[in-house]
Amino acid sequence: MSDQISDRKAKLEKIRDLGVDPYGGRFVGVTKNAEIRAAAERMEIAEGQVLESDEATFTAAGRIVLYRAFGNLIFITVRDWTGEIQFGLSKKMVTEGWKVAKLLDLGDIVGAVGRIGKTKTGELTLWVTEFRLLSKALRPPPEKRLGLTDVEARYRRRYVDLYSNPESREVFLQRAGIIDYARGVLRERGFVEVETPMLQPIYGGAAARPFLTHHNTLDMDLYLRISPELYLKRCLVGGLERVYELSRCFRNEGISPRHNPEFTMLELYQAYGDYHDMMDFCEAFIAGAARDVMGSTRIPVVRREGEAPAEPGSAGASPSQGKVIDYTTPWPRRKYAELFAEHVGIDMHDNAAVRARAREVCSGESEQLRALGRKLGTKRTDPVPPASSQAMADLFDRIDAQLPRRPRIRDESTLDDSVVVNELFEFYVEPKLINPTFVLDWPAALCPLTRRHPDDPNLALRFELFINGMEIGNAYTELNDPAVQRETLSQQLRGEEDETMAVVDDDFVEALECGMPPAGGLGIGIDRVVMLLTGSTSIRDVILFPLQRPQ
RNA sequence: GAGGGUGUAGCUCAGUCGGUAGAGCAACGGCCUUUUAAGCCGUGGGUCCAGGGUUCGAGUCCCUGCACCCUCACCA
Repeated sequence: MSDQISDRKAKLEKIRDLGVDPYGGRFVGVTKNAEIRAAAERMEIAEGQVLESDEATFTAAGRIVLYRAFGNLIFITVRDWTGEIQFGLSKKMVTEGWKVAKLLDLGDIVGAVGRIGKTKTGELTLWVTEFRLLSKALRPPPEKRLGLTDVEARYRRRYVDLYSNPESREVFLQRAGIIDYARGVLRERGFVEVETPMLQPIYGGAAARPFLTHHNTLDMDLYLRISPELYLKRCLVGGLERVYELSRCFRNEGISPRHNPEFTMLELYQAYGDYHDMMDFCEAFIAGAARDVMGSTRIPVVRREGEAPAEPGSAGASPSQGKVIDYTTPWPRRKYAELFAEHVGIDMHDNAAVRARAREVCSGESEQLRALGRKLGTKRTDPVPPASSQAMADLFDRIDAQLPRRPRIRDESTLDDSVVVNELFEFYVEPKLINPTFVLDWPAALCPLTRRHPDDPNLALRFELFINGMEIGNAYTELNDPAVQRETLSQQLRGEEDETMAVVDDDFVEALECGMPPAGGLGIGIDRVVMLLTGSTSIRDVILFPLQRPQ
């Protein structure tokens, strides 16, 4: 191992030789650093003064982040989860703990009792009378100014990230605050929290590929849930009229800055309501959390310096790069068909026009150029004259960078009408929805669990909430007609076969046959809400231990 | 799954044309009772991601692999 670790182990033994347990024990009466600072604020301490009163005596604890020793005087900056405070140790005052104090290292966890005062330079200081080592750190902390910046190290050794990067710790405390806030809003509205199976014999409630596992004793395959929806609706049938579940779902899909295989979903169901109630909740929760947890209803997309992904205008730049999102309510409520007409320029019900546009967008000359550019770009080391190869590759890279992104449709003729419509919607409309926007009344074929629109059976009473071009929530006026439900669950959309469960959940339909009250239901991706409110650009920055390949 | 990028001391990073492996912080020894990233003097510390190849000589060039980041695809 490294010399630094052996140096610290040697100090550990010296500390033991002094009769001190380097791993501390119970340490009572600790006041948080931020509270000590606040209390000191009210006491009006003069520079150079040390207060003698009982009210000025505090017990504090935390990790050593800075250590400055001068012969017989030591200044230590100690960090807890509320902030930092400076300890001042004088050899005259700290007789017992002095030898231990001289053996401290950055990263050690210490506690002290002392009186607050201010140094000549005006720095608030806890002048220590009793000192204790609470835990010796054998491994050194990262660079004291910069902390841990290597992204991989921050995810793999999150504990180091958390103690060395206060802004990272702050994000997770804010995450907890946001989740608390959601529970508060739900409690006010009379919802109760329930827990339904994560291990499901039949998965459903969303379109996604599941994780498969196996129970040995019952010798049966089980899926990790992709959604709790079908169980929460069973709760509605049973008379639990307002339920929610706030926990993990699992989807066996790709990993990206916006996707983690396990993520936290909030789902709620409100009997006798519809999707308008769910819109009200979205506003109350997210705008309320922005205001009350984050302290502002206007929040930048990227809050931390230096985390902006690449140069503006590049393919990777978010359309909302550098922008501020305004959470002020009420949020716009726009019809899907209106937005489609506005941004695509054609009527979504005009199948011929929709398919013509899809073909146009997918098979233009520019697409061929793009493909050619890619091909050449990957063959720069081929035995082609280097100058021309490089020049061609650069040319096509430039062309490539200037082309707009394309929808993923390859052959529209194999896809259902509504799937083509939605591909175009995702391509043209979604990236434009930066400020919170409810998109209402989706093509019914995309929504097997949703009640049909009373005025148009081709539409479903569904909305999705978009913020920063990202889907945040999905809500329905729930379908409670068991006959219609059985029918829609049996249908498979061409183009979405992979994501659709081949087996109908008969027990779920049987539950509906017992009578499910009309209801509104909503699912919200909590990690994404936390991303937005904390200005994080990657979902991994709001998940404590994101999935990584073992190393 | 495809393309691009990154990988050097505990941490943050340099390393030119292929020619003895560098800095700051951290560490170790010393001085120091008011520092604020303390300062000053001195010292130690490397599987340059891994494995091959080219070369008199590779951190640097080539190939393969691994991990991570970004983009695309799948998805929320």
